[in-house]
Amino acid sequence: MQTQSAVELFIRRICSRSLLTEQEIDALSTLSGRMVVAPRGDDLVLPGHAVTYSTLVVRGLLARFDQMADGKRQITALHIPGDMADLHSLPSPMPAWGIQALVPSTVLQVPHSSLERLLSAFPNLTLAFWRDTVVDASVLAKWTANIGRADAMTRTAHLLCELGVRMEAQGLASRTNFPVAFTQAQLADALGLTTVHINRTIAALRVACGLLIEKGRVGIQDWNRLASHANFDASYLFVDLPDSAGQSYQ
Amino acid sequence: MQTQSAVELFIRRICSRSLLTEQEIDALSTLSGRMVVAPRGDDLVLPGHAVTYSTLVVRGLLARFDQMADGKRQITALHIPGDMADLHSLPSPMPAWGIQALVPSTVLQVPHSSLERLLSAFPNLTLAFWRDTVVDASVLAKWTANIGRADAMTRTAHLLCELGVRMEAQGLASRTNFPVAFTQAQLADALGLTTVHINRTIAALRVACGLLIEKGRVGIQDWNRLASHANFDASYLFVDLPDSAGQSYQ
DNA sequence: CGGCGACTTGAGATCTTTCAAGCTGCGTGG
DNA sequence: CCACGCAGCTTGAAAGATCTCAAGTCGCCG
Repeated sequence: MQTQSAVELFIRRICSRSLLTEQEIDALSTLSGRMVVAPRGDDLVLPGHAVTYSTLVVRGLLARFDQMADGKRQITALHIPGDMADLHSLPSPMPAWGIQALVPSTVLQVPHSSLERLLSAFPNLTLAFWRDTVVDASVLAKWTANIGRADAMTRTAHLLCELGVRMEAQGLASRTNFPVAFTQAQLADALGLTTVHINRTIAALRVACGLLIEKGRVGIQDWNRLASHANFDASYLFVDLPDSAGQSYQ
Repeated sequence: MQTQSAVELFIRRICSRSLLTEQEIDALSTLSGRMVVAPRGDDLVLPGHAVTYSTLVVRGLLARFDQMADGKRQITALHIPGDMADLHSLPSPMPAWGIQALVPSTVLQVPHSSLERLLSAFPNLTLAFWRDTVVDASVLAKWTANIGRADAMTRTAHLLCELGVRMEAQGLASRTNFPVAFTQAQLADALGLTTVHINRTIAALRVACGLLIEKGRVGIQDWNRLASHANFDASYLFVDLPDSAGQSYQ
């Protein structure tokens, strides 16, 4: 995937939630930056280090994470192509978290200076960007609720539903079959569980809902069962999918 | 506490992270809205219901929460006087979460229309507001990490450290002794634990760090021990306290 | 005085982790 | 072409953390 199409995906995301003028869209589409190829496991942003750019995912899968004193990690957000992983850093350039490539990835590091120029020329875009980070926070709140109050199976099912719907909304795949090549250890870090337990949970979901994770793809045979196991209601994602409203995913 | 002083607290918060002109500050200080007194347990915003105002805490303690299908709640954020509990709802007026008064509280419901007028007159304020919600997201990410990866004692200690520092930063109390009248059940909802377990954890922290929660106040005898038990590093809160940098809280 | 909400305590059940070992597939170097 | 090593996955069994259920205490308010 090229710069061009990643920026277009990003624009599509923004436009799905904010009404932009043609000039604003044109201005957005001129965005560019340094293209960086990151191997699996590469830390693209370190916690507590100021950044001067925001990271647009072009290809692969990124994670925002927090690190405990004993080295354990908790992933707090996943980012797929078209996501700006840290638009946050534009208003607040000293992140408390880090960003890591979970799989071999390509990102576009868009300088804050370009973004600032854009926002001063088109103030309305500030609101659109802000809105994007608010949706990000909505997802984060849902994660908190799931990790805090749902058991391993529900939690895992929920994350997979979320990823599926987001992949589909971004036009990258179908929600029942999408390419995401994370390891079980990474999944464990996202769900606040251990590798061993994730392994058993996935095995249980395979039996219950025909879940298949292999060769870097997630396949879901019985979507409805998975979604109902997860108590999944997509409204917190604020995506509009072509065929239906959020409710129907339950 | 009056409207006046709550708005002033809010302005102080904003100014601690964004450089505002005198005009902008003057404009902010004209903010007003409907003053509402909420009894303990009152839901001020319901999940999935659009709102036309943002909620400024004047007195008391609010919680943002998410509700599970079986009725269990997870609190995802706490808000003390001077906090705007859902500035988020300005760019995105349909929240996926609710807001509840954990103790008898007073809030000022500031109409989105006033805020929008303000932002179009002073576009720079948009960035300042955005920044405020980004800090909110930083706190949320830290909660996710704690709930996902820290045990009950660490988690509880961390939340109390956070609250203390925030109260102190807001000028409402000292971090070692502050008025917060939540129940153990509410604390449990914030930490993803059960009431019974919170009870035992608090008892353990009382022994370990001289923690005292009673009569609506939290008292901490040995702050350093509590903070080190929590692995607490205040930098994610983006507050600057008079005497010292974030590190010293560890 | 009675009742209610919040707090406390005990004991057993359940979920999740830990530790340990073995398996599998794949890339690399001999 | 094969052997090796490594990373990721799988499985078992015991330990540990947390939850559930149940009962009882405490303090406040009507």
